Amino acid sequence: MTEAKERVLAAALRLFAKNGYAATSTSDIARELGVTKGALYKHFASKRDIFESVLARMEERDAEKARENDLPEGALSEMESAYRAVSIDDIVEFAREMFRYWTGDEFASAFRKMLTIEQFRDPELGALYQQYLGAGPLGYTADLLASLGLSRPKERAVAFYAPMFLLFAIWDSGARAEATSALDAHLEEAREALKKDLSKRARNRR
Amino acid sequence: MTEAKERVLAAALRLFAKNGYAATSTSDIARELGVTKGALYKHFASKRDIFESVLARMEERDAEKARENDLPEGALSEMESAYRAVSIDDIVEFAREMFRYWTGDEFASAFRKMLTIEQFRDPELGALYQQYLGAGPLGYTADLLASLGLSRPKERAVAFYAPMFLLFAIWDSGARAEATSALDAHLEEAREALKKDLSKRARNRR
DNA sequence: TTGACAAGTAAACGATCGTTTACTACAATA
DNA sequence: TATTGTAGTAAACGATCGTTTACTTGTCAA
Repeated sequence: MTEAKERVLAAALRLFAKNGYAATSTSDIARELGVTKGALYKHFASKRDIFESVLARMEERDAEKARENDLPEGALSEMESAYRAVSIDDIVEFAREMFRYWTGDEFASAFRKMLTIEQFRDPELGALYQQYLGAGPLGYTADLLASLGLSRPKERAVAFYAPMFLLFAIWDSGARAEATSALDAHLEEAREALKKDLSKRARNRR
Repeated sequence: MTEAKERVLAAALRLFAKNGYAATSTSDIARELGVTKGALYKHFASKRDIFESVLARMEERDAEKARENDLPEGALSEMESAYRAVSIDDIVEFAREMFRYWTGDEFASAFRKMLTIEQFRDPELGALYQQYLGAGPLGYTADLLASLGLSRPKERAVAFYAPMFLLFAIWDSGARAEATSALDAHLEEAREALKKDLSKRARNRR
């Protein structure tokens, strides 16, 4: 992927995330780049091709990130490596890093908004939205909690992940300080609650 | 509002909720109704007028619902009447009813999806999204919990409302049975936790 | 019975859409 | 130095967009 193509993808994604795919014209993308729309077709076959390249680029980034962290790839949905030993502190810090990624990383943040916008238009995009932001991380969290031996892992996963999901929306509204402090409060509460339940469960097993 | 206009709004909202405002053409709306697009202009001045009439219609419904329930209107955001006496059971049942409304009511469900899609395009729509589905219900919940005398009402409001917000997304993915049972589990857990904390707080005050 | 009005149609309007074409400038290579 | 390929432009294409116009039909009150 050349640097020029990458710049097109970034500009297109920025517009897709704000106005959606349909409401973003090829002229809009070209204007954002300071070129004419004809130039886009030197790098991409069509507008749809640009869109699909954005999806592919996100997959690449996801795979890179997973390789770095030695964590399951596939938007945290394939989770055979959930057998790795994890601690509650690991889970909490991983969650904090994930929130930072989906809000602070420019590409990831725009991608998240784009999927939010496009999820109902095409079942495939709906599945991607779930995989990256909905049922995906929820199920992954449940697997991690289950691997710790906690009871009712699904219910606990909802309690753990749902606030992050809500705070994405609060963050996007511009209330970033509130979202950040609410996230910190949530994660510390969750850390304590999970540790207490884990030690209680250990006692019961003696 | 004549019955014909109402039918236009319902058809338009259905399409707006799936494809978004920009990707929905006047021909699409007319086709859904079995008429030609020219007929729409007998009832509405423009496509934008249709969209704004949908917003106005939702406001009306919200006001009706608030009047019926003797509850605060304005998308549950104006909350001077939070001084009403409420019990934890009231809050839980109100939350269940609210979830049923935003998922089961056809108009409300489509409206919720439409706002989800359009929230980033226009700051005014972003504010509406927050008011109906984000910071609005979150703040209202915090006010209710605070009026009960619970400590850390904001943090508890996140723990109480966030699962509902997440389960909207799970519900929309088609996993309705999972969303429903997860909601029930969440509400019963929350009911017990809140009651326990409330009685503990009452004991401490003796 | 007639005439006004409401609700629809078909066709056309200019604007904009995604895409293609013909052409230009320039950098790297043989 | 000659040539080839890359990345751009300007203009045009047909399709579709939101909207307007001229016209038709049916209903109901004067």
